[in-house]
Amino acid sequence: MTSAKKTIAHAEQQCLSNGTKMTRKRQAVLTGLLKSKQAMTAYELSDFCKQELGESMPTMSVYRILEFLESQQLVHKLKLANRFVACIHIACDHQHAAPQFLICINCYKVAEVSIKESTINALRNSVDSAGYTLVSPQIELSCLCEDCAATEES
Amino acid sequence: MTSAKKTIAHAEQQCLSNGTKMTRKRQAVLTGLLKSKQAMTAYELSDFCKQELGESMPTMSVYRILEFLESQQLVHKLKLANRFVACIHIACDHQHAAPQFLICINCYKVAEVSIKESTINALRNSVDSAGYTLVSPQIELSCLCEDCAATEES
DNA sequence: CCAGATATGATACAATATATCATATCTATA
DNA sequence: TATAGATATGATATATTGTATCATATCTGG
Repeated sequence: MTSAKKTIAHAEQQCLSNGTKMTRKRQAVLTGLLKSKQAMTAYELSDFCKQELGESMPTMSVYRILEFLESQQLVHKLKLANRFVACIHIACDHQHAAPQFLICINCYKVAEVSIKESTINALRNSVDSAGYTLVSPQIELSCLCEDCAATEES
Repeated sequence: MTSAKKTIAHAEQQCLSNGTKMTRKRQAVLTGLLKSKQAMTAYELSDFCKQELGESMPTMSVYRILEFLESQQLVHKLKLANRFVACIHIACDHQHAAPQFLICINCYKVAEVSIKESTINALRNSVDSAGYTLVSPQIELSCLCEDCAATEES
């Protein structure tokens, strides 16, 4: 069983326990994200499903499916890049912490790390002082990955 | 002299000392942002310039002008909302700290606060540990402003 | 006053995303 | 098993945000 397949199996269980269904189309989209080294656009995922998996997959369906996968906490949308990534915690059992995404603005490779509790609290405090309410503690940072940083130098 | 006009005068000085020019069109776009209570899209700014200031202003020019204003640190682009805001520090003399933007995802009202040094360092550490390089320390958070939070409750 | 540089205008189009209505598939129950 | 309602997917149109490119206007220094 490949790593992607194992993760899909976990995702399926997760859906079951949420009372939702992991259909073949939804699997296809999630597979695309799991196999990709980079964050992907909905249009890229549509192409992947058609070309690599032989699934009919209009882009509109991809958007709907991504919305579903987000609701199941299987996928994250990165506003900084208008792209999507699979959650790295699908196959973990522990509770997700607030995620911090390091996004390479050159190749869209993404690292998902957990924000330290104290950092979240610091951000939350400044939000509260300004009279705002934090809707989502997700943080996205413009970065360069190791490879792209090395290339840029030269 | 209105507050906006004073800020424009500061901006003009800032450009002069950078060896660039604050043209009438650029003033028009910056005025739009300064007068707005919310973050604005390029298309909204184009409309504002035409309707409120009587300036011809194709949207493409707005994009170019916004790019210029960003390069002068007079304007920030918010990727979370695909919108633009005037920098709140134009009329200050002190150096800008890394900005944290609290963006109301309902009405696009924005609060710009300074990130504490220690928080930036915490984020920067996690970036370094992941082998990434931070390109911009700007943080944008999905929030609700006081008014919209009150409305949502009811 | 002229030439080059800078700024703006106009047009086309790419990329990302939403709205809506139609059709297919699943599921529970008679 | 037949069927109705719910859920999922397909198809089409269009909105929104942003880039590319070439033409024209304006400014500035010699």
